[in-house]
Amino acid sequence: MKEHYFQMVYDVVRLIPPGRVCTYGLIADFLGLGSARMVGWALNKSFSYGTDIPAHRVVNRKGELSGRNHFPGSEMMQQLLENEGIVVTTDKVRDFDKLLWKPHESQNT
DNA sequence: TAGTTGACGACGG
DNA sequence: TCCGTCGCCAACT
Repeated sequence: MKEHYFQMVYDVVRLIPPGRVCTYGLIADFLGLGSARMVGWALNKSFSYGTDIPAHRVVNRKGELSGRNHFPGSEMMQQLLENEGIVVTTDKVRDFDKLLWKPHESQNT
């Protein structure tokens, strides 16, 4: 059953616990996509598949909310993150290094 | 069918 | 250390 390539991305994104964030490259590497752009591109269509996907928890490698431009509201992404306890400053996640969640953690115990 | 796009990442200057 | 360029790889037009 070859679900859409994005489905794999969405599945990983849904695994991201509240209050934590993940990066495109990390997900891409975890899925073996090899291209972080694929992840971002997949999330772009995530809205078409449903808002069930916490795409706001996915940021770029620098911890910047690079995808907020594609959200219904420019502040929507930040609001969602702050709602989960994540501090966002200048469109960037504070303590990003500490809030960074890795897909393989979901497999680890 | 072929070309361009795209929410990024890594490397070079 | 910061800015710019090239590469990924599948979907959309």
